[in-house]
Amino acid sequence: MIRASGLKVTAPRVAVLRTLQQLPHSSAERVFDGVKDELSSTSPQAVYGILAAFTGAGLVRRFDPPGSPALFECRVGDNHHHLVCIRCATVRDVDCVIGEAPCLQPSDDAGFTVFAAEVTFNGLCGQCRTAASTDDDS
Amino acid sequence: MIRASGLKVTAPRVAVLRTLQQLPHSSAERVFDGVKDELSSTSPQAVYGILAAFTGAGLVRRFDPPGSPALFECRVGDNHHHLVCIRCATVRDVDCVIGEAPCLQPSDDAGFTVFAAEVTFNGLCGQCRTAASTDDDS
DNA sequence: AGTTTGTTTTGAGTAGTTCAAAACAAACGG
DNA sequence: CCGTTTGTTTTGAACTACTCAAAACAAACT
Repeated sequence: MIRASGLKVTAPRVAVLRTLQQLPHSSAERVFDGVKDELSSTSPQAVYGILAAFTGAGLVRRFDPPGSPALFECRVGDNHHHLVCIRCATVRDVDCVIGEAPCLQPSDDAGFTVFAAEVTFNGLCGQCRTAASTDDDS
Repeated sequence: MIRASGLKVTAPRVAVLRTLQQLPHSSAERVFDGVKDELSSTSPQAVYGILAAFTGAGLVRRFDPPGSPALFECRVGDNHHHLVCIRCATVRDVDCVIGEAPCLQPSDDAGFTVFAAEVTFNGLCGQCRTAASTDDDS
């Protein structure tokens, strides 16, 4: 599966992929923590390199929530979107809003060739909504 | 106009707003450069502070393109989207894809209260498309 | 003009990420 | 199975964009 993307199969790479399957929407640091458990000799920089290689090969998708470190996930190919809690930074996947590839075509592309659309919904998750309203009461 | 938002009117703030009107989609550093031209005593930190204050007051909108510094623009209120060139990082505004507030409601909100949707189209601008195909020929 | 309150300067510090060179290991050929 | 090549990982350092805190300062109200 890694090999199918034209990349060499190494222990750290397998570990990164497995960690990412277990914990989607993980930051580079969290992936590193997960990898360390099974391969203690791995360096953080290796994880950065591996994630960059995987992203370039289309094996993982990178997602940059504003104000937080970049997140990575294996779910790739479908153009799904993300729901981000502005309070606790939790991320949830959401399927396309309308049909297959919804926002993939802007109304006026201004001469651009559009490859992908990144849609991020900002909101409050259930937990944080109740927590926030409790704060307001005080 | 600044005063209407409950903020004190100061020279640096006026300069930031004017710079942002002249050069939309500017990074904090570029705003700082523009402000320096008329107010040389202004510090970069002041610009960061002012932009944060304006963003909080809803006077300017902040936009975080992946891999680039944050950009700021005055156009606010309408939920317009952005077209980003993945090669030269140029940004163009695009109006909503469908109707008024298009992607503002995800198909399944997973218990979130959604406030806003950030839509970013990744692509190649006209210039970079020709430049890229020329590179490929070599 | 004086006081208050919020703003800006000054200076330092941080997180997240990237770069470069050397050590190393997977994959292929013999 | 061993050597060579090529790509990967380690090690170490650096960098960008941004944030924090305290003191100096200026706008706004009286």
